[in-house]
Amino acid sequence: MTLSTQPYKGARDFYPQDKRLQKYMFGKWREVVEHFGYEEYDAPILEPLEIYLAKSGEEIVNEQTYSFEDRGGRKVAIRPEMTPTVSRMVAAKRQELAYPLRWYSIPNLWRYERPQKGRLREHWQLNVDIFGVKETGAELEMIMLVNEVFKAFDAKPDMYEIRLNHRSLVDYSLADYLELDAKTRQAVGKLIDRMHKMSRPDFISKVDEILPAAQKAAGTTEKLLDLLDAKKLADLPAEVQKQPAAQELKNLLDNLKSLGINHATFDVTLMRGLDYYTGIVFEVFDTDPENNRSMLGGGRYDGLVGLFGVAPVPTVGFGWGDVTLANFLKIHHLLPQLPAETDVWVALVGDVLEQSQPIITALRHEGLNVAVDLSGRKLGDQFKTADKKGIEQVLIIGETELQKQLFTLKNLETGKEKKQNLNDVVSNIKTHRSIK
RNA sequence: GCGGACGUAGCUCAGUAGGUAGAGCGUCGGGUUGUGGUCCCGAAUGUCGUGGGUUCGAUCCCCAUCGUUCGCCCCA
Repeated sequence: MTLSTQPYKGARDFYPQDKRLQKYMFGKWREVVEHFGYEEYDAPILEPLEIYLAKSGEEIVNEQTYSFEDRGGRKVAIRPEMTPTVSRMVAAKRQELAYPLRWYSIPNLWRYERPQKGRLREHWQLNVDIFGVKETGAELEMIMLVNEVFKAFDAKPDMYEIRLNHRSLVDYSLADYLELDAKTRQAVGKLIDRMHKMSRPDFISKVDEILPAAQKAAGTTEKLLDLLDAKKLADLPAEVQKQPAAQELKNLLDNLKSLGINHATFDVTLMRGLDYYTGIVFEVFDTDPENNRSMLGGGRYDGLVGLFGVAPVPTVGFGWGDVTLANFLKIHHLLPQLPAETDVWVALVGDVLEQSQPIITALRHEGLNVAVDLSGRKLGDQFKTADKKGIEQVLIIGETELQKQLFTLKNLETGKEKKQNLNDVVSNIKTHRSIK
């Protein structure tokens, strides 16, 4: 039987070129998030299955989680998301941690489902959470942070759109304003979540299917449509606008505006699937029609830490997947030319490896990344190899160089080369590196 | 879990109205001795995804299966 060279379904191999892109993305993520004072943490990739059962939503756990039983009969899951894990960690040290707590992580997550565009079985996700702040200053900081990350990738404000909603506002609208019972609320909520995927008549007929006859007769459908047509908070019915949740949203949007973040808007249809959100929720969408999907999402979940048997801790957080970020960067031409990790390729002429080692070592001690062509092939072939690897600088060492202690440093891009002493070699490579 | 499309050299793909296949790119070699990327010349490579069926004969038709991909469901 021949073994397949393909990676496991829905998962990716990261060849150095791919890993380089990942390192670039993660590097920006870390940089910006740490500028906001967030600290990195990590945790096991395996968790007891139960921690996902409580609040993630039934179907997610039952059908979309990699889970198994270990040899001791324990039910184990490969983590499909980070939020329960970080909540567990905070709960475990609830008393001794210093709040507000700002934590982030870039875990590798797995979900068992059919792969599709922008959604694989495996992905990496930036998770940023702030614990211990019940005021909307936490939400404000999160959205500013997200916006700064986009800036760090050179994205312009018209490339993405920040949409906000509030769970309590949704709950009030559906339960009190429209007077829907719990079951109908859930069905209507799911329908709203995907209303932009269908035509209006379709949506209306689906709503009519869900609503109890009495309510349909009482004009609830029209009332709902009217509500969903609100493009801004001021369009909402007066009694909905009076809700504290609406005020919270208004304040947040005003604050964002005064900070120059104008592409954040209220979106009454924004639902987010997870059951654990309790307050403001937000998502960021790519404005490119080719990639019109949610890139990241999050919100307030004040109840999750408390599930672990301690007093609740107010929390705001979001997750941002690497696949969706990469798609965004690609479609907006924001992917930079990423240089090779290696600064210089050493091409040897003749049997001079041993004599060259002190020089190579000296370069490394100078902080340079140096790879040696050990093949003994013709110089031209050694150049080809360096070129193929994307390494621009080649240092040629042969008998003549060793005798005179003058080395030939060649730039493969310009084709220029020059004999120089070791100090100049070092400074030239460093200068060249810093230009990139 | 459901539906559509696709699966031919390392890659992108063409092709055979059923008689075991090709182009570009890439790879390798050469264009003399320590200089690549351009150019020129030459070469190698495929059980035509896998298994079965129809047929004298299948890469081409049929079925199944696996994989890729797009969408649905769901969305962390």
